[in-house]
Amino acid sequence: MLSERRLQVLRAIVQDYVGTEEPVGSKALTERHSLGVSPATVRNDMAALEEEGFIAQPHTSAGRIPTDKGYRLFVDKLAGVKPMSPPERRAIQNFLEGAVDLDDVVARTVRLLAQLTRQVAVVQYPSLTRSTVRHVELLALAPARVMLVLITDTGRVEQRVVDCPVPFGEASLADLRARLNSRVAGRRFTDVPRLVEDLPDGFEAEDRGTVCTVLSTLLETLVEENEERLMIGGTANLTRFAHDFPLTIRPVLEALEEQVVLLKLLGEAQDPGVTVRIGHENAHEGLNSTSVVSVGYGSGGEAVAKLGVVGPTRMDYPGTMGAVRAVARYVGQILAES
Amino acid sequence: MLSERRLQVLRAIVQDYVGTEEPVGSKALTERHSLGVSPATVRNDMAALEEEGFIAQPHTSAGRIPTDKGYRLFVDKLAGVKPMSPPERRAIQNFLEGAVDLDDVVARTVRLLAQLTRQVAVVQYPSLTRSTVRHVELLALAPARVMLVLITDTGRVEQRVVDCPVPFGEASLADLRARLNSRVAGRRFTDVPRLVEDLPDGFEAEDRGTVCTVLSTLLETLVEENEERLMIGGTANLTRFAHDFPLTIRPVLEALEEQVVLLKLLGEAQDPGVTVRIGHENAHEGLNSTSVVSVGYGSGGEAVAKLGVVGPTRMDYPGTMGAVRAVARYVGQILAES
DNA sequence: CCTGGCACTCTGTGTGCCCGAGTGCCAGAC
DNA sequence: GTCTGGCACTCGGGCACACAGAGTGCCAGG
Repeated sequence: MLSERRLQVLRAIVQDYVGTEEPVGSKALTERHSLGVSPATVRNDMAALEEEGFIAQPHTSAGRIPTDKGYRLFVDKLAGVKPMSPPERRAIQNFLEGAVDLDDVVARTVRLLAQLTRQVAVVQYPSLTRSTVRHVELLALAPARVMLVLITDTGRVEQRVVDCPVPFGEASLADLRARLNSRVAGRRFTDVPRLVEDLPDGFEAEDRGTVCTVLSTLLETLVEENEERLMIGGTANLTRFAHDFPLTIRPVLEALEEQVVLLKLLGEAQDPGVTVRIGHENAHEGLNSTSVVSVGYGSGGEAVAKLGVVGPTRMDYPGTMGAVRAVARYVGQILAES
Repeated sequence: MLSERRLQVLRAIVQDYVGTEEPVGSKALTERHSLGVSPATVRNDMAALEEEGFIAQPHTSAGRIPTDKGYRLFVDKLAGVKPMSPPERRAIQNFLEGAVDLDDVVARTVRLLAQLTRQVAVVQYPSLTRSTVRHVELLALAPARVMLVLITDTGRVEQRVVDCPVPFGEASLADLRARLNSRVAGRRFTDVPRLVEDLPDGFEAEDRGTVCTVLSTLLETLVEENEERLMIGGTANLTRFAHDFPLTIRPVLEALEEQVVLLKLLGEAQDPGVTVRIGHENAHEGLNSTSVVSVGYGSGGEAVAKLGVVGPTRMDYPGTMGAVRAVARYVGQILAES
């Protein structure tokens, strides 16, 4: 196993590289960190670290930079999560408290995260399937056309227009609305299919078709792939390191536009705490030179969605993880209040 | 005034420059366009065009590139709007028709526009103030807490949580809901303030405070600055010309993140047709090297919002204008149907 | 096991050079 | 008067070259 000092050398390399964005050499290391040994010794340690695959040289006779594996070790063993300072916490809370609705909460969260971490922020809307139903509203738009509005406890609102097979009376509509709400209000979305299963039975034969249509639209809204939404922001931060890779930034922007990719990315994080995926650990190719720091957030104990940031593998992991965790915590509070 | 041939020379310069992305010289011009005159003659014309400020040289002894003023003349006088081909029209329609709700319509529109024009697309949500009310829903979340849900004819849904000064009974709530809807349903949002003015009068004294609170929240939702939302996409297209300006792309991304800036940008376009703002015509500094092509769209005759694209001044204006116009037309149709 | 010294290997930068594209201008042709 | 061909001039881009600087690996000695 690696000796204690070698781990310190690795930590120093990561910190310096993150700070300077330049390969770090043995001499600079001993100058900037009091390791108590000479550059030559550090060189030996570096050779060992390179042997093990934690660091690499961009080319002969340049300094070393950490590999994905090096960052992984750093994140897992060498660095903690840097907690936010009290003033920062207050700033977060103030910023989020002014939000008027869910869209606003999400928009503010994205802006906040992007600003705090100076990276690209991604926030998923609370998942329908992990929320509970607050209310289902049915509105007659036309004799044979109904609008279905779904409201969750997290403040999310979904609407669908349903074309009915036959005209549907206002009385039947009110009836359906009442029965539907009495069954599903306050219940979890995952239970809804079971709860409404036999609902059509209580209706006249002529209305039954319409009821089924409405219900199947309701159920469709809950299909996993369709129901997820997210918001991203802070893409301008990508240009901060565009000097190295004007051509690395493009696949990242492309990946960010593919909501599916992002959702999968966030979804992979199962850990209750902050999850970090580094470089090639990300399945998507365009994100091979980036790291994703994500965490679940929720109004109560359970996570209803995820949020996180996407940045270069060369990022300030402790600070980023701290910011992500803190923001998730406060968003959860805000959601619980409303 | 400029002779007919000089205008043709300008048109040729714009077309070639847009195609090749390189300054265009007199010789290349005569080869690629049958102007019927020699390079020397073209040189004289170019000198005149430069004198007038329509074209410029990046440096002595390079070809010419159009100035903002040159593009302006090109757009106004020398080029039309290129209509979409029938297959393209069908593709647009098919793509938009699968949308399930307004968010989906907007998201698809952004994707479509970005893809068609290969530029950054911006789509504004239908403005509340230019829509009509379909329904106002009130839900009791707690004895003294009400959720207000606002649904427009364009499918937009806004929600707000209202904290009441005193507990509000379910009966009063139903009463308020009924009276509110009977007054505002089907009416334009701009008329709402007037229509609900004397509504509190019809209530018991103890409920009047709550009614006022609810109404003022309703009116706040309509305040111009807050009620506008938009979605952008296709930012990856910015990297297509990042080789010239890895440093021009940053202010553009920054400008795109400032919703306020974008809204102002779109708002400036008052023209009923497609509006083009070129380079320095854009008030925002970060967008000085970009052009904005925008147009209003709406479900009926009147525009309820704007959409458009942002790209380099060196863009295919006829094609872009054609795409923007066509998309706006189909989005209007889709909105009218739902 | 650590250290100082030494030879070696790269990259980045700056210089000088040449080539080519493109221009402006002028004298002559239509 | 307008167009054309010719000519001298200018400037940027590409290439070869040399050089300095940073960093390494290795080895012998403490």
